[in-house]
Amino acid sequence: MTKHEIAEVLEEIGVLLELQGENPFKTRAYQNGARALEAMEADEFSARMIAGTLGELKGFGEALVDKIGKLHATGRLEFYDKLRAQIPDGVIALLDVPGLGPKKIKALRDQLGVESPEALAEACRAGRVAELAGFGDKTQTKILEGLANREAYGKRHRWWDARAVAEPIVHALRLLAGVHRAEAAGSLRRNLETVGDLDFIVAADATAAESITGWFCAQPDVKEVTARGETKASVRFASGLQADLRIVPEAQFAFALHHFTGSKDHNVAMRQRALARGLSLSEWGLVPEAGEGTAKEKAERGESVVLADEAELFARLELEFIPPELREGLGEIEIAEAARAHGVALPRLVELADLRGAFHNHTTESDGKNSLVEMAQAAEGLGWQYLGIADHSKSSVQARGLDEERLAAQVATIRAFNASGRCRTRLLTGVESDILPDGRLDYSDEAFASLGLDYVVASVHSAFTQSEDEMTRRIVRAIEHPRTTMLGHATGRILLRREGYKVDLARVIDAAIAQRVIIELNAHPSRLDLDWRLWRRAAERGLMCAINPDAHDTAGLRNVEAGVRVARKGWLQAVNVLNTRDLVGVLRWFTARQ
DNA sequence: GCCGTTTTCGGCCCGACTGTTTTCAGTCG
Repeated sequence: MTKHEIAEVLEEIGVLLELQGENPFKTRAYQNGARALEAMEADEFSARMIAGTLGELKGFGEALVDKIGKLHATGRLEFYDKLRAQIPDGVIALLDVPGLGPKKIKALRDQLGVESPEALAEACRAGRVAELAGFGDKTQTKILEGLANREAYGKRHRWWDARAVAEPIVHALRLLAGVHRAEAAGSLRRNLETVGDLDFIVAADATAAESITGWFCAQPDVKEVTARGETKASVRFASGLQADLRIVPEAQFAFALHHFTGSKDHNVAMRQRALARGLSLSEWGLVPEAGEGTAKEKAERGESVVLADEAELFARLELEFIPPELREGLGEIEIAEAARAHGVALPRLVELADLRGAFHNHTTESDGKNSLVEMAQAAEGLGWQYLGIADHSKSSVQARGLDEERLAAQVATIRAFNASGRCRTRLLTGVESDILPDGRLDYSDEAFASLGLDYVVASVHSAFTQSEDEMTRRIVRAIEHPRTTMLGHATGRILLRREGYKVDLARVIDAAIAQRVIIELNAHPSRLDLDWRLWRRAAERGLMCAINPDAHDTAGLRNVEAGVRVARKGWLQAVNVLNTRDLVGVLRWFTARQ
């Protein structure tokens, strides 16, 4: 079994144990093990399995090492099989119902024999749930509503869509009377590609709290107010997106913002770091661990360290400032510690303003909605030095892909346009060539030679169902083609809708590095592919990135913002991204490849 | 199940909110 598959089994064991009412710390041990495996390099995992040194790592004790060893060697684990046999899928699905956790599910199973969402709905309608100890009429009603809305509730949302909802709210909150500061925290602030819900943190005068929550709950898009207290309110928008608002005193803002930005793993590590210094860190403040009362009480007595902002929080714990997008508990604290110790900042992550252009864009010639001239003018409006035009190739018939003749004509049009001096933005001649099922590109060597393109984006648009091995060989072959400049959307995934095709990305990345081929970070909000989780290590090994909007209209050029966000999450710096270079630097790279 | 200068047992991050109770358990983040 692969590392990834083993991690999935451990994760599932954690859930299953939880549903059996096991000690929550035991279930967490499995989940921690799963996360640690996911974060580990495949090479390191293999080496440790061979050398038998997995147990040296924190979080991998005797039991986990034994189980992982069995899964690795045989792909089977009796412990897991037995556990799995005891718990039907329907029971696992119950975890998605809001308000239901392991304890309540256990009660429903033990006392009513409920083992699926359908059975639960029936029990609710028969009024049997309300009769259980610890349940009541309201719980029963809420469960029924939750079951009805299960899909919308459980659904995540694209970062782009969540941001569109959150941004106006943050701006409006800042203008309300009594509000000093307001930010959106959570996975939105961490630039995660999908967002579960929104978290708004507001620093405000206590006297204004009620009117602020009132304003929040009265927003026109709010479909339901699910909780409303003095300092906290939760709402659900018509789209199914949920949002929490928390109001804190000014002095607490930095702590609350940090806490609700997360991630959970990052916070746990930060708290442990604080504890090692005799301090307790929470959303309330940074207070001495010793002494009477809870962290909240200590903070309210004025015992907390006073901080102006998050940067001071990190400094107090002897860390360099960690940008929100890096707070995933993936080693950022160790690096921030080392940086602090050596008096250097963390790497300066790529910024939107670093981009001088982009390469993967479409026009009306294939399936775009704006003409070449309109796209050029839009790029000029963004202040870009260059804009690459890469329309679809002839095999993408559904997208009106260009044959050799039409492509040659487009190249001529672009050259004439550049020569006309109509636009300060220089257009580059490219194509998004299909990678055919056997790995060939969509034009012959002779055709490429006569076209004289500046660059080629090679992408898979067909035969998604090939085996992993076939697909990997197909893409590697395309990467090895001397005309290929960059690989488009590496897995073809559509977030929240379609999994990517099966492909061994480690081999693809190796091939791209060896061939000096760029892998695109497709910035379309539904793609964000290659995934940020793979970029850090790949870039360290020398992989070059291009943040490409995959724009099909002028507005689509702005997708690069989403791309920059996840590039930052992948620890990418300007030097790792080709389209931060000026026109001369870009052309030099293209020439060297050919 | 993991961990250890608090070290082989007894902790493990911690507080708000809800609904159920009548002082608290469960869920959530």
